[in-house]
Amino acid sequence: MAAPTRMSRAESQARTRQALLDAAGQVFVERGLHRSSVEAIVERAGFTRGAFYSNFSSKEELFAELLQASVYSAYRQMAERQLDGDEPAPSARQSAETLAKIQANPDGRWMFRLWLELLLEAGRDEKMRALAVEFWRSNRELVAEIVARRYAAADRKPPLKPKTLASALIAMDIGLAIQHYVDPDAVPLDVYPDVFGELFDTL
Amino acid sequence: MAAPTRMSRAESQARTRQALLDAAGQVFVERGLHRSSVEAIVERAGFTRGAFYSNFSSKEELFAELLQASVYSAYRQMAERQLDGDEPAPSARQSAETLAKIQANPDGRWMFRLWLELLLEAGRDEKMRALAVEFWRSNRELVAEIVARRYAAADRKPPLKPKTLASALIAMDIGLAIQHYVDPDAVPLDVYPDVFGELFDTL
DNA sequence: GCTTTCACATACAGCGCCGTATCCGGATAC
DNA sequence: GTATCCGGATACGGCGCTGTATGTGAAAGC
Repeated sequence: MAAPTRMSRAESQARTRQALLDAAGQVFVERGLHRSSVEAIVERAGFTRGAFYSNFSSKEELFAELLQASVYSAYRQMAERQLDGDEPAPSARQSAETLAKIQANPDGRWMFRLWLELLLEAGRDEKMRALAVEFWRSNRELVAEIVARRYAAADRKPPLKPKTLASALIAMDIGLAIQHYVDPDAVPLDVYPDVFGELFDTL
Repeated sequence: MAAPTRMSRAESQARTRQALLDAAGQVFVERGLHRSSVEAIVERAGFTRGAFYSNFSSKEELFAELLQASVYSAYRQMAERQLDGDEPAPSARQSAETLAKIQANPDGRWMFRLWLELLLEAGRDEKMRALAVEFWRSNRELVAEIVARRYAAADRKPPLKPKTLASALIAMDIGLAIQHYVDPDAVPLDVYPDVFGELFDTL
């Protein structure tokens, strides 16, 4: 065993919790949120249902935490890195290449699946909707800020409100990602730079 | 009873089938595909499980038929109406108003939900994926055709392949619809014409 | 070092749903 | 009019999962 056999209670529980979160991520991606039973999750993690119920109150709660901890934070980190960096804002075409890479990346793909699950859930469950709303709000603001800076740097006036442009940029990302998800051959990832470059760089 | 008490077997069965499809649509929208039990569907339709299993072999089969019969045909009809009409292709801004109207329409909204359910399922089930692929392929072709005609009419060369432009147009529709679905206040429907007009009409 | 605590395991009771096997009554065939 | 057919109802066995109640051994408190 690489792990020390002696652990404080807090450490031990933290490990269990994380193991459950990891296992849940895998199972959710494989089977989907609803087909995933608590049993399947704990089995994957090597525990029993007892461990689950002493760490989470329900599958939905775990799902929410998983999204907030893994998926959202990953997205945000990426976006903030771009915003905080002092380097000039990249062109739309360049940004599109980054977005395409996320979709190409296996991690990006499973996050995308979980994100879809959330989307569906958001239509019915208030907590999930709140989570989704919060995420998109901050995302839009971030992108709007980048857009605003770009226009300021070029000393030009944006043709639409930065927030609207942000919605459009995000929409294009989502829309292409979904089409690629369904039919990778018909909508390959290399349309990303072309579309973004042609549509947004001319503005 | 408005309905005649005498019906041929075929008629009677067709009614049952349709009643089950209608009921299923309602239940799917309310609870989601996976939370909807066969029992709930037949109960809503006023039948028992016996009726279900003598008309469909599984919930998934019914779902597929529901999508093909109701959702897809509705979308396609709309698109074809636009293509077949001899009137000149409308501007992107004008088309966007139509798209926004679909999202505003209650029928459009529940179709959108079912469409999301399919999307998720398409990631795991081959039959569902085939259904989704087929739908998007024909949709893209339709849009690409409209785009090509527009450019031909204006005697100009499209800046990207019509098929790529079609992907972009569809992507924008999907992306805005999803954002509006999650957070109608932050992304209202009236961004549709602005965004489409600004981005696509200039090309 | 003895007691207390608590994370996790085990045991239990039960629900909801599935899919099939069988039955029934009215439509069809002749 | 009688025999047949079959769409839908009823009955059955059973599985998978849930959530709680209880047990246990190892860390924490003193």
